[in-house]
Amino acid sequence: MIHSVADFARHVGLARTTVSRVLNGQPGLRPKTIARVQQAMERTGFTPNAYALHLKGKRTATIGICVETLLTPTVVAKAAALQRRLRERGYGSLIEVLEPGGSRRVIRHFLSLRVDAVVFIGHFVDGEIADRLRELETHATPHLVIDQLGIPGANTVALDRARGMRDLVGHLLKYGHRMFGLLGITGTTRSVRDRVSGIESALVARGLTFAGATRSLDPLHARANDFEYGRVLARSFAREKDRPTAFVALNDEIAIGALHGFQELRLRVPRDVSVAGFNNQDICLMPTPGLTSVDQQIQLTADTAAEQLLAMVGRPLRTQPLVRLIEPLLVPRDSTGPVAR
Amino acid sequence: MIHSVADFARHVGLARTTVSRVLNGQPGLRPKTIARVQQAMERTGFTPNAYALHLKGKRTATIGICVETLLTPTVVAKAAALQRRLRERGYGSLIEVLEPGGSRRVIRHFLSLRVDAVVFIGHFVDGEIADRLRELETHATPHLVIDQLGIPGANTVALDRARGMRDLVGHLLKYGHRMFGLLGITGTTRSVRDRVSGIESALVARGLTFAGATRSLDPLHARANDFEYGRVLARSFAREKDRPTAFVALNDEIAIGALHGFQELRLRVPRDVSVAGFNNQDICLMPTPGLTSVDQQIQLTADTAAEQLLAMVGRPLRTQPLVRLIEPLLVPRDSTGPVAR
DNA sequence: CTGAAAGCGCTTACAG
DNA sequence: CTGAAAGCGCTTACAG
Repeated sequence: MIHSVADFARHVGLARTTVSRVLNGQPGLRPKTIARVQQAMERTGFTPNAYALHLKGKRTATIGICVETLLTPTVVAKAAALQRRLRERGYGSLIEVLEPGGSRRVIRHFLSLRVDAVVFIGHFVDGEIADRLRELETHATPHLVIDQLGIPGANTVALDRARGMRDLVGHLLKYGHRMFGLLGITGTTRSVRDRVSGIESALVARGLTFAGATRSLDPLHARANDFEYGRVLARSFAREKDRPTAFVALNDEIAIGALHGFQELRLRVPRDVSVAGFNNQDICLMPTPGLTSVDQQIQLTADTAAEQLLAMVGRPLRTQPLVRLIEPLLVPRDSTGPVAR
Repeated sequence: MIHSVADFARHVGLARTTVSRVLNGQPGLRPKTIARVQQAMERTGFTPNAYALHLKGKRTATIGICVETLLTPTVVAKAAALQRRLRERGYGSLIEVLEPGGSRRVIRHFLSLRVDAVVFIGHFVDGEIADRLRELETHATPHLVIDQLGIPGANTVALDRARGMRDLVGHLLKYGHRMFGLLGITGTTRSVRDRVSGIESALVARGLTFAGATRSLDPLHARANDFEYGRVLARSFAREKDRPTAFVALNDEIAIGALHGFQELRLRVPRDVSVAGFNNQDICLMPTPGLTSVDQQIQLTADTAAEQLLAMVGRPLRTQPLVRLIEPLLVPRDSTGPVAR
């Protein structure tokens, strides 16, 4: 078996130096020699040892990608789109799941592999990422956070969720809705606060107030941000006397659960209630009627991320953190409509 | 900045050799010295260069994982479960998407990184993997294929889809169904043939024949294995005079689309028609009623794969390919029920 | 515990 | 085009 350039050179019948020069595209070689080496590479499948290459000072051309989880389709979609873009630009990428408490080990692994940069995709436990960013800084390794706004000192590319919510509530206001039920939009995370501020700005622009025009229920025991939680919320809201006419959810799953929940109680969507999700995943097409949602613009996010990332590689670290907001896109479908008279 | 063991040793005030011995857990060192080095590692975050380590002959302890796509949740779930198990066993893993025609480049990348083994997860284009397996063999690198049965010479861990279909159709036969509509189960791929043979064996055990007891429609123009395709199939079947009473689908998406399609035409599920999916994804809980499906046993698959994989690493290549079938689990829900009289 | 030395697989001048 | 040499960052005997 051919293990090294030396083995390979012997096999081709050339000097190690010559083979190496062909491999690295150096000038001053006869076309015939180049062809001979390339054909032998095809035949034997020889690949130079990446470890030795890098030891000699070659860039690893590798980016480490940390994802919060592989169970959330939007996170995975961003990782996939980013990996593809990076590959087009000649960079390999390694995807690892960052479990809470496990970030240190993953970052160490990436650092030992001398990655050119590290990307974080998702919403991570408070504080965990901030420590890792400091570690990366010590090693002069650039980073980029995708999705999570508000980490101090972090270079960030994230969806403008406030804007998304403002557009969505604006759309419902145009249909005449004046009372909004919030589904799963509770808590104090940055992501929720951004949505709330977006809802508020749309309401205020119409002379309404957040406190006056929204209702929120939180049956904590069932909380899970999934279909079932949406269903439970719909049942709870259906019992209220001043039931809102429009509902906006934290995500598409909750919205679809709520939509089914309302339908099971014989409420018609959108005639009796309008329901909207967030993220615009494939599942939005599943219910009848299709779910109005807010698209995350995943491809644009990945493109922006790749561009910013490659601009950082091999340069001195940024002194000012970069923050780029991605504009979401409202996608109206038939789950939202005019208020019934 | 500390770049090498030499830098680091200077920083700690010890000889390079001594530090290296601490790093590699060699005996004959004073506890005090060990503590000194470990504390300095904590403080500085120093990690030895993985490339140099490996050049000195250390295992890379790295497994390359090729996935067919990151858009199919079951594929991603298997990759995630496998990555986790491998990490528990001390192995890192690199996930790359194998686009059609791009497999050679990915395998080369993995080989240049001297991975200990390569895993393929999903259903790949015919022939593409077979070539890569030969390449891996040349490099004495073990492999494992997850999901796709029937690749010559491949070590395989895959769901017993025939068994899953047999169990599912058996369940419907017990409810009294005698005519079955197939949704998206067409074509000649191994995976489809396995399902068909499973359906057939359940039917034959009851004295029925496949040709006599199944109906298949294939509105090719709409074919996509998604919700919408399921909906289209349901509409087509609803127009037939001898409409089957039970429907089994290629996957959960098609089944849910069909379920909604039937409901939109005022057919009641399961009173008028029973509908079943395959894979038992989260979305099975989304429709009303919940979708009967067949669980892929993803954790068991990942565990089995990890075990087989680690048994191959660092040994001579197997001469006989290994094939392990995973038993699926029928998950009955309310989308299937007795035949209406 | 130290320090000099060899070697892992590669690349890159350099003299021939 | 060849061949000997140095060096990337590490580990591992070895003599002190």
